[in-house]
Amino acid sequence: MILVMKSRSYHHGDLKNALIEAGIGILDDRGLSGLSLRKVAERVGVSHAAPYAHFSDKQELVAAIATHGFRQLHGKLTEAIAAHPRRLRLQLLATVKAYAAFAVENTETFKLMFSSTIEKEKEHEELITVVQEVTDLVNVVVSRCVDRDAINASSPELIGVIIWGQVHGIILLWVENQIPGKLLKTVGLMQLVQIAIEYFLVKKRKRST
Amino acid sequence: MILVMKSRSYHHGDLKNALIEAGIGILDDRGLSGLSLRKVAERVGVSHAAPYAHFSDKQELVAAIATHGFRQLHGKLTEAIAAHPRRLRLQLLATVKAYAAFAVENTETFKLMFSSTIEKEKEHEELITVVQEVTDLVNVVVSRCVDRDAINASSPELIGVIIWGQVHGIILLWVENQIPGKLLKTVGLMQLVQIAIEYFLVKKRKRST
DNA sequence: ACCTGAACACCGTTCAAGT
DNA sequence: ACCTGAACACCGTTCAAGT
Repeated sequence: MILVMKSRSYHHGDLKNALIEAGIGILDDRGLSGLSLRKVAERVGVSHAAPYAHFSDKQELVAAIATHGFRQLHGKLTEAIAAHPRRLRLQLLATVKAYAAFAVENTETFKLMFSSTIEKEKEHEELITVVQEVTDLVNVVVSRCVDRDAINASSPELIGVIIWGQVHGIILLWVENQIPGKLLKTVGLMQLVQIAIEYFLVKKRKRST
Repeated sequence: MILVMKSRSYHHGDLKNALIEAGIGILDDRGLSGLSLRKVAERVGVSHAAPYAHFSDKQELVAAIATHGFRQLHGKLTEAIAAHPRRLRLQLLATVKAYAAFAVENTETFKLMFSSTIEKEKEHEELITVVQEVTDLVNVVVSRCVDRDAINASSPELIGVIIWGQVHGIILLWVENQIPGKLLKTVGLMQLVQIAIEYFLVKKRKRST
């Protein structure tokens, strides 16, 4: 009973999350430059000073949105990994494609997550944690490939950064519309990413069927 | 004589370029979030409305700064290419390293250049042109490698985007401090980029010395 | 042609005050 | 504890007016 009431306490109940949701909404509608604390507050139907009860700063709201995005991304990657527990190459491909799919479906949030809008100086502990978790996820998948000779590399951490960087870079170019349109008519982003990844994959030796 | 006087016409002479320079200065000092038209004007010693005589918009000043950056980058890449006219692998490596070096030396401008701060809607013709020139430069170098069997790829344009994307992504991760610090203590950004590129390079067949 | 000063709408942030 | 309204400093942008 207490739990049920909790979500309708004063004016809005869980204002904090409502603000995050509203922020994402504005982001999708108007882009990063259209995101202001005052508009977020208005969208939720609360005074422009109310957000300061939950976020000490605009930065903190932005960080919270980014955190939310990274958590979603983490979920998608985890799903992709779980879908191919035994086929490492497929698992890597699926992970990377999930990464790309997230960027396609949440373009504005994705941009925010990786734009330097978020000053790292202030702590934002949650954000740092979840970013680390995503990084770890990618590194585990890549490391496993290296261990089982699906990728040849001297250092798993090194190749992890390289592959992540590569995928990330291609997606960013896509997100920023910097990939020639003519090229995109023959290959989609997914294929582009797949082809890129395959440069790192060692051909599987044939076995008897 | 006329030409000499021209640069000291009314108050400041070439206010337009002075504003661009001042903008880059503020960018380096205070970052993108600290860049305001009013501060730029103040830094040049002119009223806050004066910039509107030369830029219709804040966007246009930002685009001009980006354009300036791309021109510099274009110059650096051209130098790198010219330095190794006959050794294709070295040429590619030098090009890519010049790209990375530019990002290291002009971090804030580099971020601006590739941040979506610049709305593509408005024309910014000069910017679009110079971006295309840089893209072409990279593609020429990569294409030449493909033609001479230094890279194996079905499509030069495709591999061009992939390599550009890769280098770009790794540099961006670096710029945003998202590469694990421990890794950076053993390899620098330049080595990272070099190792990454070498995955695409076909080993040169030995010839008789 | 190039620049100024006043004015307007919008923003982030603070703070005393209300329930 | 959670929210409001007034207030302040800072923005981008416009415009009539000055040289």
